[in-house]
Amino acid sequence: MLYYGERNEPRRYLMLDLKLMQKDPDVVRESLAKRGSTIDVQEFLDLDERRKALIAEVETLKAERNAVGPEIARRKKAREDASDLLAKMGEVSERVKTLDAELAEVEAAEREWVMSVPNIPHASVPLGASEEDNPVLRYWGEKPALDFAPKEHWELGTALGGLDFECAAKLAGSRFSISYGWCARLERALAQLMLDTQTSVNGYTEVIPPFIVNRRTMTGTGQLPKFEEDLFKLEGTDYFLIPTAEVPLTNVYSGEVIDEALLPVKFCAQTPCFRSEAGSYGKDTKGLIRQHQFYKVEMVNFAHPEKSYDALEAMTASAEKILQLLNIHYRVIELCTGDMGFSAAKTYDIEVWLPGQDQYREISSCSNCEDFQARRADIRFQPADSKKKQFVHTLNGSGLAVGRCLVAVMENYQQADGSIVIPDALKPYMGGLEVVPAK
RNA sequence: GGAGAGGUGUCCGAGUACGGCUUAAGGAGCACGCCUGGAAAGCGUGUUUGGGGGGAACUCCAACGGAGGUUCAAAUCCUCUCCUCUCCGCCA
Repeated sequence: MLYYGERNEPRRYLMLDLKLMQKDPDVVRESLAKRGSTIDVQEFLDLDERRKALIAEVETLKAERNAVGPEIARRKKAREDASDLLAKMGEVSERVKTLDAELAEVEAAEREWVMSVPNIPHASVPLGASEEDNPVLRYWGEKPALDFAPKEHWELGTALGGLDFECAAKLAGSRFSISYGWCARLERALAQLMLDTQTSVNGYTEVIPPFIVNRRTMTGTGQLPKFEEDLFKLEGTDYFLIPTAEVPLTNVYSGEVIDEALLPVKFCAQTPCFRSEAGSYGKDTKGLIRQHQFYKVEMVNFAHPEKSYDALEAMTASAEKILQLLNIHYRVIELCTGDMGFSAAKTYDIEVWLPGQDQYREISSCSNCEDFQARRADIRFQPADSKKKQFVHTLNGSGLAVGRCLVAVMENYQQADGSIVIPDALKPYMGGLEVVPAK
């Protein structure tokens, strides 16, 4: 196992293939345009030209210095005068120092530029500017036929004594919740069902990772350096609370070479997720939909590059499986170029039907990041038939967001009298409770 | 939190008291070749990564946990820092 210093960058910090940038910057330009980004490619090309010029000069000087070194040593040993060489090399070293400093600046600027460029969308991703342009791929099940006006989950949860947002606000603030009794147990039951299904049925290995990680780890999956304001940072340290288990799970193999025979590696974990939700003021202020802290069962795959898109379909199916077991209506949409996340090359969202809110809400997001994160985090595999190590493809998906799934169960299984029926799939986990009785 | 030990290539492991002749001895592993009916053993050759230049053969620069400093020159000296291990303290 290798250990890196905090400020050490991965050897391959370029998540975009640098060669691609140099050879065919238009591909990157086009990709950025599709995403609606304003990043300027020319800026990078200028930096790279400057970098090469500096390298050429400084390396010539260093070669000279290295060549003269032994002669200085020889003369000193022979007690001959070396002052002319010392003076000359003093000047050379001074110049080297200046150039090295400048080179470091240029490289830092280049790195910053590269690290802020989002992944290139897969060719199949539909063009679009915003979520309005995301096509629906398929529907599963049907909306429940309710012969009464359905309530929203916070109303149900509060009325049945399961949720108390006022108390949570007292303890912490807005965007927090506290749950009791049947509601707390129901959330635990959902997480159990998800973990059991992903491990026993879908072949994932269960993991309990750290919920707090360092800067390097956050950078590996793309949360940093661009999105620091979305994270909770522990004051006085360089630690961050994870916004998703994707971060620790994907970075398990950072800096490592995976044996090809082990691929695909499939991890899942239930963790709390912490998000500052900066910039979402006024959105979803009520209920459990948008919280600073929530549980999520996350799936992460390390896949062979040739199989990553099959893996994406399989992962999405694994997430869908949970809602099928719960028998809750949902649809699957594909994110368009303008709506995709920073690290993703292709993303499917699963949107669950919420009768109380009378709309579909995102409950899972499954993405293939291709080698974008693998480059940043330096995750490679050793192909059996070649000496050259290759970057793996990484995928991540929610399987599912537990809090939002709790919302879905409450709203879809509510009865006219205000009670909530426990779905069959959850009964084994509920200690005999079949209905949350109305009060 | 206190005291100590340590971090070198795929792995093990020298080198650090006296800075240059060590990108790095030695061993293991691995690859190829010879040998063999075949294999083992043996012998020979090769075996890090990133970057610059070149059509190529090739060549130059950098890297001994990380960052910085001293010096003409640092694995080696100095400072800070990260990580691992041992003992003590505290603790679910």
